[in-house]
Amino acid sequence: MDEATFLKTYDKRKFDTPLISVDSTLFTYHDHQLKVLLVKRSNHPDLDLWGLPGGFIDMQQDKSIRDTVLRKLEEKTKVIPPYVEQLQCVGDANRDKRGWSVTVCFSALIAHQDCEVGIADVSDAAWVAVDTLKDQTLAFDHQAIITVALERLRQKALYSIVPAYALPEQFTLPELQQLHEVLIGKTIQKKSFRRRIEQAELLEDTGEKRYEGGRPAALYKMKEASGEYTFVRNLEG
Amino acid sequence: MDEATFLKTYDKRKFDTPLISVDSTLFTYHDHQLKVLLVKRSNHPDLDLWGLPGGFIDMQQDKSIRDTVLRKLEEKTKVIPPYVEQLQCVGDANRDKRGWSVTVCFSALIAHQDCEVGIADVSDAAWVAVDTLKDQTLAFDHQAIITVALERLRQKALYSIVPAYALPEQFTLPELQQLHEVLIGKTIQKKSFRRRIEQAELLEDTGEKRYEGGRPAALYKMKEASGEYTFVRNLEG
DNA sequence: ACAATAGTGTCTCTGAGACAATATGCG
DNA sequence: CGCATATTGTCTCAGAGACACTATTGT
Repeated sequence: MDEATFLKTYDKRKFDTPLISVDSTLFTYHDHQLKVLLVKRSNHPDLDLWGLPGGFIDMQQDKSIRDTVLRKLEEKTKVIPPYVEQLQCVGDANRDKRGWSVTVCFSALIAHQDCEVGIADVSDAAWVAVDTLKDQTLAFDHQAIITVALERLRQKALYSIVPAYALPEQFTLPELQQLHEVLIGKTIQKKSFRRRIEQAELLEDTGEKRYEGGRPAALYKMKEASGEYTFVRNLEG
Repeated sequence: MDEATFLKTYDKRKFDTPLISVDSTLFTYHDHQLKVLLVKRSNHPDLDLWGLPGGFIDMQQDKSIRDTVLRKLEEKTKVIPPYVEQLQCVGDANRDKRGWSVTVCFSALIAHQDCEVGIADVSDAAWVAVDTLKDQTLAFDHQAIITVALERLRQKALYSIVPAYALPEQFTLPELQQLHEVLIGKTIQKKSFRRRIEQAELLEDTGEKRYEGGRPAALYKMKEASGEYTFVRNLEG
């Protein structure tokens, strides 16, 4: 049989396959806290439990897994986050009561101001501080997925400025440093922090300043591709 | 409707889902070259093309995706590699001629000597030097997957000794350094290389030596969990 | 002037890069 | 001994850590 014939007669429905979905851990930084977007489940199983935004691939609408993720995130927040990265894929026989299930997990970052409007609309979506998550029961294995996403983001705080995507387009250096400190879980020497960012020329001074409290802070924005930059030396965890 | 009823009546076959498979990039180091295990496809589509070892999840046999990967690798090599890590998940409408397809990719390392026997049996499996891959046409998007796996391994050579899993259990430091040099694509100062490994206490001196050429080299083996260790400072790429 | 926060100067310390010097096997 | 390869000594240099100091706003 040649390939054309094979493909014509191929029926994938003959094979039983796992469920396959996507889930996103969308982080933001607000009120000095790292927060994660949770949505209340409106369907079985785990109805009414809070979980990660996600859903099934729509093979008509979505050309790729990333499309599915962006579509699902946009449904909840009305916007597409500036940073979306694939995290890991989890799949086993027991994570979903409906049976063998595979989920492709993504980690994303967005400025709080850029999607609070979207969220306010949706009464079943909320920003939850990651510190308060320990006690909560989440749907499926979403608690574990968030833990992995958090650990990865924490690592990135040590060797990149990727966390900056959780801030507004313009931000101050002390603000970014605070975010990194929250992630790393300890204080950073401001000199060290500034030095490395300046040397790598990752940020652009907008010329504007933020007035608040003491001396005004310069407002910066990320340069193109600063998210890809990695320092050769970590801030020691 | 309560959850129990929901689950009883739930029929996932009502929904059309993508194909889902796993693929592994198994690396080894032999003859001063980094090699990757390829298998010749015995089925449509892409029949007779070389590709990565992989296959479909068997929901009866496999309790998790990792089970699938290990099962498929063992079928080809008769052994389970000491290092297996999830790499990325690729999924879109066009990567497989049979339709919307998702594949979960893994990267694995093994000592050449530990599976050459297994491979010899299987006439449709072969170690291929990664340098010679550029020209070849591989099945599906496996060429691209290998590129990603390689890039990830290259990064690990800069900040860990994970590549050591591609060597026999006992190996010499010059041997490990050579492997890292092949990965990084440039020479490393042997003093720097040794210093960091010694400081982090990642290897254990077996007391044995390898005689070959000049002064005999001490044989080391990895300590428990040395694969997880990351240096705070990279060997600069 | 003082409080509050932003930003700098500068010293120390760790660890990578460079490369010369030594050590240990072989013939 | 001389060759080949392994292993160590040691100097330099980049960049993080520490922390004191200066700068710029508001009250």
